Amino acid sequence: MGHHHAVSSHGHTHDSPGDPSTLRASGRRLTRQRQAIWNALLSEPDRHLSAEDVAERVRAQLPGVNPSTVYRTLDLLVAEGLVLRTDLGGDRAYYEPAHDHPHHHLVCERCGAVVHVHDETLGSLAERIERTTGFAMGSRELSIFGLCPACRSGRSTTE
Amino acid sequence: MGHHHAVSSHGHTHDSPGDPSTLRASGRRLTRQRQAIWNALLSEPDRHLSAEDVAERVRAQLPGVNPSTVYRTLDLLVAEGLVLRTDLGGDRAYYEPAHDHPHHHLVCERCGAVVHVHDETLGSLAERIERTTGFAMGSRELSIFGLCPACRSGRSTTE
DNA sequence: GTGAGTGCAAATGCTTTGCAGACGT
DNA sequence: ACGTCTGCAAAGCATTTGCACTCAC
Repeated sequence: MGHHHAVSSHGHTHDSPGDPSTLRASGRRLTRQRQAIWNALLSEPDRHLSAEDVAERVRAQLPGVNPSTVYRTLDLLVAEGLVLRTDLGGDRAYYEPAHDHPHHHLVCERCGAVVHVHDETLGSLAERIERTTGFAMGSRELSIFGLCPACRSGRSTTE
Repeated sequence: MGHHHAVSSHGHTHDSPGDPSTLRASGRRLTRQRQAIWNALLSEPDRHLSAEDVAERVRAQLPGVNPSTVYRTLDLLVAEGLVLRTDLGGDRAYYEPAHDHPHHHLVCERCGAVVHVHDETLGSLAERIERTTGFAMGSRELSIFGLCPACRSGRSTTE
């Protein structure tokens, strides 16, 4: 396991990816590195990239960028709301450009494929939870584990 | 944040905790350390304990137990199905004795409180997911983040 | 020119591992 | 006695941090 390549569930188009130049609006500087990191995140729109994945792609375009810079910038982009950090169950964090409509992640326990599901697929989950426990579900994405269609039917795409 | 003390949602009694002596059946040895670790897990039935939490409690009863042993034993107990490992969103794993009825975790993003919700609270989630994506939800527990009643109403229990 | 941002190297925190000795069976 | 487990110390790995230098503004 450990691939985390996304298989778009039903081809949803990207929703207003946002722009790193909004950084300047918040008084931050738009450096070469930050642009490259943003580009890296956009380069593979349907995949979730780990910090190292990002660093790899960034270095292809701008060699010598340090991992620390990638980590620091990802944190920054998350804080600015331009990037979403996701916990896909593994030991590292994954990042994707922020989107308009909230979604959740289906992670295949066998091949690592990640699929997005729209928030509405959860149905009345939030209400049920509030009713039974009083908890108010936050906006954080859910990671749900299971078997993707390919792995269910025998052979995985990536094994 | 970072407490992870459980607030039982509605006092459900523990369901057949299992017994570490089943270890012997699988050819493993029942050592002092393993018993102490098992006891530690049972000692606070409504809390999720980190490996370090376990180590702490174990040392109170049997000093000198090494963290490695705790990690190794927890892995073993998980492999044997006696213990459940849970990812509560933080950087460490949490453990609890395995139970009969599957449940999921509600984690308060503010105070760290953890509540169990029965599997049935999810409603038709598995079917919805299968219908829209073809994924078969596995048996793995869900971690859902939000705000607990106390934190919603202003002040947290533990802040 | 000035301070935010970067590179570098070292530190951190959880967890794993190699190995020699200890103990459950 | 045999081989599994344990303790210890060191290694791993993702991530963070301190500090001097650099570059976006």
